[in-house]
Amino acid sequence: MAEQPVSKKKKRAPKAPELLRGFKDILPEEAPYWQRVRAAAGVLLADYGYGEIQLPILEATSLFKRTIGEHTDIVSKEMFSFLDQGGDSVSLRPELTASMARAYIEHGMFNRPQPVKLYSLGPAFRYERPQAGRYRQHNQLSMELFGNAEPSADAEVIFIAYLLCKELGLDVTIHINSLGSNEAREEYVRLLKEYTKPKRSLLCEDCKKRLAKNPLRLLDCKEESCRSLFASAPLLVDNLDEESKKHFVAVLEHLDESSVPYELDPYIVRGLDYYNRTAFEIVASVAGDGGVSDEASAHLAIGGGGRYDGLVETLGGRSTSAVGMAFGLERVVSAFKKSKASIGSEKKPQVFLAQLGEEAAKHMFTLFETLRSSGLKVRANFGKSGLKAQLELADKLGVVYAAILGQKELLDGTVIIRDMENGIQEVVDLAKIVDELKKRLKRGR
RNA sequence: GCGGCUAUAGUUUAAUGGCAGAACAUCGGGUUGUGGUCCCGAACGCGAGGGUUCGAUUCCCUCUAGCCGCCCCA
Repeated sequence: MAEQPVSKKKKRAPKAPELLRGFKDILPEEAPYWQRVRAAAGVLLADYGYGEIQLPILEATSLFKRTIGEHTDIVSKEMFSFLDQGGDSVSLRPELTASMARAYIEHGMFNRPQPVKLYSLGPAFRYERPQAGRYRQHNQLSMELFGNAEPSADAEVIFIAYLLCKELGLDVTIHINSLGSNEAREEYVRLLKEYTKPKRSLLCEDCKKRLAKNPLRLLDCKEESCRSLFASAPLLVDNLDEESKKHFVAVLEHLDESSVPYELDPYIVRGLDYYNRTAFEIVASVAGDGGVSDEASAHLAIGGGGRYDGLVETLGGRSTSAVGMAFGLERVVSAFKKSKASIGSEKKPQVFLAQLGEEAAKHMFTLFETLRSSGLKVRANFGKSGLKAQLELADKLGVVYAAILGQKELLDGTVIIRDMENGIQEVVDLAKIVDELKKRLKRGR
């Protein structure tokens, strides 16, 4: 074997592994915000009768092709798909609703009392270019209501989503539209194409593509020239079938009654094929710095959803009406962080346990557990030996009291309680440490 | 997939075609068992590759990544 020449410089370390593009770690500093959001969602959804369902991250690719639509961007170019060792095409889920419907059918949930209300929380994957509020792995909170065709079901989902936002201190508006029945929508697309074709040469490049691929998106173009072109175009809402129109009006009436702030937005078109009738987005107005350029961030949708009456049948289940929505949790958490509700969410530890000498150190685990199980928020560093270093740490943690157990105290069966604010120390009976600490903490409050 | 901007320590950053400096954070010390201030010390950095050059962290190119916009979406 050839000797590697020993360079006088230290040999270059192999490059440290890095996060995959568009992926991210959530560090302990950020985790509490996630915990708050998850906890709030869990309580609220349980209160409204939604049961949690935990779904796999990997599914058959065909599940998404059949539901979301083979020709949608999500399926055709954004899925993490691969062949497994058995040669089957599998995909990391790009969203949760398809799996929900799959589970509903697979576990015979149509035999349960309807509606069946489910929620699920977990990662979804899309191979996209990362951007603000967009990751290749993002977490969704998805809630679905199966087996109820009534407008009240649409409104219920929206209402609960709104409640969660409110609880998290988010300032949101529901942007809502109706896509009508599939037939009415097809008819409308024909109408829109007819309207657009004579003006084709005036369209921007993107719109030319949209005309062929996804005409509903034409109306959503940001180009000024296209906007004015479509200002007088026919709108989907004006071309709804009678049933859908009635349904839509009823949904809005429900929202009015429950004081959910909404805006009619005829331009909402969902990128997933399975939607019909109600489609909505939850838009958070992020409290910016008051600048004029906030508009982009102010319009970031933190969630979206709608009705998908055909989905279950598409997958081979019996005809089941359904409605649901999903939050993008990264976006929710980011908005939550800036909201007033998140302030003061972290609780500081109350007591630091310091030890001196080997004998005392051996008592630390038990003593720590005694304090912890009595409900005190305790911190300690079991490994540090110097009292100075330990108190320094206590100070950084911002505890109210330090409890110091040294060789001498151990022999006497006592412990020192030090008020970290003024440095006053008292020697108390070790057996009464919990009561003594609680007494002082109460007094301080 | 397309476009704009950016890349120096864990973080925020400075300077420079000739040994990269600071602040905060981290770790250790300022004799025996007492924190916040102060003092001393240590470890840690030019995203990767190529080119120009006697010499590149600096100039050029490519790549990669990040931010932002488009597309699309949560």
